[in-house]
Amino acid sequence: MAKNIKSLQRREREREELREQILSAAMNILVSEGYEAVTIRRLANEIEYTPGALYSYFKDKDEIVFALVVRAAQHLNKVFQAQESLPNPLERLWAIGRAYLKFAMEHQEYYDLLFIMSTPIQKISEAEFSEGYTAFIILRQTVGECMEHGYLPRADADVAAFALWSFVHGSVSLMIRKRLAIIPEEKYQDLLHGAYNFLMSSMMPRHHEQPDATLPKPFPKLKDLQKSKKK
Amino acid sequence: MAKNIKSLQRREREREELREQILSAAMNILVSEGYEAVTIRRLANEIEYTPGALYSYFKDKDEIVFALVVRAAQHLNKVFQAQESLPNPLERLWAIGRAYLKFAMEHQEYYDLLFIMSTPIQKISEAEFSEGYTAFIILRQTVGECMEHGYLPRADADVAAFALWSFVHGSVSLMIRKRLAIIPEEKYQDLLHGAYNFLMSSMMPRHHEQPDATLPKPFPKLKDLQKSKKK
DNA sequence: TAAAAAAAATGAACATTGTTCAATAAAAAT
DNA sequence: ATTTTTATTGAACAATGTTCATTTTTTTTA
Repeated sequence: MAKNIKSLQRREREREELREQILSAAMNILVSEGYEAVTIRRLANEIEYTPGALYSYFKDKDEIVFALVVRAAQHLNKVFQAQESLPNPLERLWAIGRAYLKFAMEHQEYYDLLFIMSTPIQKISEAEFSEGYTAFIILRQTVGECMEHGYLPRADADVAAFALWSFVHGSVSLMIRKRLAIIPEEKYQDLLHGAYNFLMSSMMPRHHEQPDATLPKPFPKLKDLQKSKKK
Repeated sequence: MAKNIKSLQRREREREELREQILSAAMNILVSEGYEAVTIRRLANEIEYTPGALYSYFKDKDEIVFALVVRAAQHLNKVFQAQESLPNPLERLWAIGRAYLKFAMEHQEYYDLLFIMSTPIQKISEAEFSEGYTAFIILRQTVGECMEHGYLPRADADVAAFALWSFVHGSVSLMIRKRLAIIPEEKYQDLLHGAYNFLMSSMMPRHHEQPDATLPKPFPKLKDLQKSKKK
């Protein structure tokens, strides 16, 4: 009658470990082979279980993918939070933008999952997904401060933050989803970089000169997220 | 020996008609039920043939989808070309942007296909896809003229056009792919509209006041492109 | 420690996808 | 009319996510 609480705790812990194993395998496959390769059978194989077993750890595939989205969001949030120490809001705004571009281009698979893919996002509105807002809130805060300092025209901070986010998101998502066939791929680095400086400078004063060292050059080769289906 | 050229022409024509039927059905289903519903068997059913028959009209599904992309591009091009009559480049630039937003929000399925989805885009780099560039070329031309008139800072026209494109693309794709859960959907209209005016005005002088009548209000309800799989 | 209960994992199925291909039907050429 | 060419079918295949009765393993109880 008195359940052995020790073994129950251990079971709980082991379940958590296996969940972690599944997600970890999913992350690895996502990064190394692209989203298409992240399949239930593949994951089951990876953790040496049978496909059906996964369904006692996750309700369905969407739940797995959503967990990956959360991780990607946490990753981005760290990047954003690392910029918060910069005291000058204009400088911080520029830095946030650069960090965003860097994150997107260096972790295209995460970025795609987080901001482009359709799959697991229905849930986001329902589920608790505070991780998804953090970055935006930091951006909005910074934009607001920029307005106070006269670096940006006064306007609704939501609107202005959305505008800037739209710009950087548009840039990287056009690249990731390969809508720039007009432009040779060698120019992507310059294009992204140039557009960022052009638009940002046009909108607001340039902060004190800063080397673009935080932008990796050259960007990692754009991996084909939609890998060959045929073997 | 002398093949009946009459009947050959007719056969050719009939094949073309069936091809057209397939694509037309695909467009209808795409718009009314979303991309997920555009399936080989569904299309076969629609034209009252067997699934396998489609493969004598199209190499594979990607070829069908690519044909839809081309149509979507032609649609957008018409919208862009309609703006070319505006003599003042600044005014034209604003109009092009507004037309782009309108197109995207009123034809989200086409837009998604054209600029967001992964599926059929590998081919674009290879295939002849002049339709895909037309709109960008018009934009770049206008941006160039704006620079000449001093409406925009002088810079590489490719870079500047890409920057502006990125912005509007980012806006609509964040909406279409539902990454704005922070913001209530009723505000989308104001958000899009406000961000456009904010960013454009910050970058360049506002052209003579123009009612925003070309932006539909309210925007059509965002349809769930990733419809319910389960019935 | 042995039996009973609970939990976990399997394995085989199902319904969908896109796609192929030998066999058949239809149409055109001889 | 026969032959040849073309078009269409229908059945299969592989791969996807998912379910569920059965079996195995683990835990609890006696």
